[in-house]
Amino acid sequence: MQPVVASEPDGSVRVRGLRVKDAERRVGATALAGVVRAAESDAAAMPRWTWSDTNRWYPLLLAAGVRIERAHDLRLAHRILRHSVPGATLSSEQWDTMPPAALTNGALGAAGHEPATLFGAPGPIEEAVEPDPLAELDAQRAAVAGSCEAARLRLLLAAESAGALVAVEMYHAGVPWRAEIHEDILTEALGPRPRAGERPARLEDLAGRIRAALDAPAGLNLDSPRDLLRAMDHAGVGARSLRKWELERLDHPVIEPLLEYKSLFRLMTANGWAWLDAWVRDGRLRSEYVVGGVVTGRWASRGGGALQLPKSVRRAVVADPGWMFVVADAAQIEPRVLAGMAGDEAMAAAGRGADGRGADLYEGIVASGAVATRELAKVGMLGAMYGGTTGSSGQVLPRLARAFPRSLAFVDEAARAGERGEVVTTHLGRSSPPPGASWHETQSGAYQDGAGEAEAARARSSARSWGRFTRNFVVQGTAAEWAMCWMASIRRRLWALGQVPDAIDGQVPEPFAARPHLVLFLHDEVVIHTPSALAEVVADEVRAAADEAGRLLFGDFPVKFPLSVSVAGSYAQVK
DNA sequence: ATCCCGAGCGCG
DNA sequence: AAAGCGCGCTCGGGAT
Repeated sequence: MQPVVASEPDGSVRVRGLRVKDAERRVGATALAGVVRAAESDAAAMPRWTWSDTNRWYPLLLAAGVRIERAHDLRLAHRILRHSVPGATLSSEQWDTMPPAALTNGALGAAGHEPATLFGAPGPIEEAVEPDPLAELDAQRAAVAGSCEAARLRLLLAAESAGALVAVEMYHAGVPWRAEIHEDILTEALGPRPRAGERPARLEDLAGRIRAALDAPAGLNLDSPRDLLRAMDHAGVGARSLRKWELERLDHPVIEPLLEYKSLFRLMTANGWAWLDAWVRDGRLRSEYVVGGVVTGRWASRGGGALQLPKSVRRAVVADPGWMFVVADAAQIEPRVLAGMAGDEAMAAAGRGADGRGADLYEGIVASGAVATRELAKVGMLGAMYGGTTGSSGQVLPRLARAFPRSLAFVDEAARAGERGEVVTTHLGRSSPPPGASWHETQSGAYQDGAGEAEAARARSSARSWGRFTRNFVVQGTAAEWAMCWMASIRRRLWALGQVPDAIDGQVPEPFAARPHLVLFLHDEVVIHTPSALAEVVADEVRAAADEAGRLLFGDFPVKFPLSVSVAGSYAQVK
């Protein structure tokens, strides 16, 4: 059954489609959790909860101790169907004018983007008048049914909605984070925590060495790129910018302390004491995931930067006593999904290995005789998928094109389509945005009267640039689809493993208190927090989920998705 | 005082 | 060793 949940202007909740078709119930907002819990525990029901926005509804259920198995997120589905080319494109003025409160992802944290410490505990979510979810669902069903790729779109919408559940659950659970270890890392690197407005001791030392090497006055502000560059110019360093890779090539006494300073400055500003104060509470990092936050369908993060955790602080990610992490990393997803999309038997074989269960794809390319070294195979494939043309990447492309013509032709065709201003689509049906008005103006500018070589060059450049975007879109977007299917499968398998925790008198049951659950996701890698006794079983399930995701996307096509899986007490111990 | 943008770094 | 995709985040500095 597919119950549809909607809020009413009086603050009550209307649930339609429970048990008998068209039957509806009205409950108070607090009673909703009980209704959902009852339906979830009915084995025959298999409800797919359908609502405007998972971020709006699911946190309330989790807070009441209710975890659900399936959902349909109308907001996310609408955004996919609105532009999908294989989907009979959805048009809905009503949904497009939905109030921002219901359309944005800001419902999770205490106050949108604000650190939780500023305003204390999460408050009530603002009520917003929604358009009728049932009408929207009907429109979406019709759009999918009328599509030439209905099965793939259904899978995409299911995976995106499952992803929305995972994202809210990961926020709910938080990442186990030992603040005292993080502080040790900072003190070792920077010195003791400075008072407000002061620089840590290590940075102060380095600043002194830098000024001495430049023969600069004590007033030189190192954090002002313009002033620093001017001082370096005066000292004859010969730097054109302050980019790390450019500085590394120069030979001057200032380079070593300057690179050290930049690295430590970054640690302090991006993941220093302020970050710790803002995003870590009660032993958990809470960073919000934005499902579909990237045009390609990848996730983004907001607040805390869970997708950008630098390796230097991962030592602070430590499992609870009696618990472990299972960390799984999918090897070379992008060339593998490319092989699947392109139907490239040779590329699939390169990633299968001797036992047929999956092995390093770049080594497989070397073994095929196409290129001489793993490094060349890697930069060559990255160049093919990103549109690189220069250096060793460009040099091996012809050899890769001979050995793997289907894969290389597939990304080239996506690039040419982008250069023509056309839309491209992922394996499951997410379409790229069309280029904007200024792009078209640049293109037509090359043919206007009086247009010279400069206009033509600019048009070529922007066409190629958009081609690199569409070339990468099909690969990155399909990799994101594989990853969402993987996580949806992991999520379902982990729940099936766990035992229902005993309810403690007077306390809300915590759904993940005794069960393995996802806590981190980084595009091609997952971290699961699990009771230690279940770690090996969890590792097996994660591998099985990767196989399942491969079958969901590519059926019997023999492309493999091997993982490297570790069991560890700390995230930093992996690999 | 506030918003916006480019530079830069680190993540995949 | 480094130029080609996608992000978040912080800073300085200019515009408002």
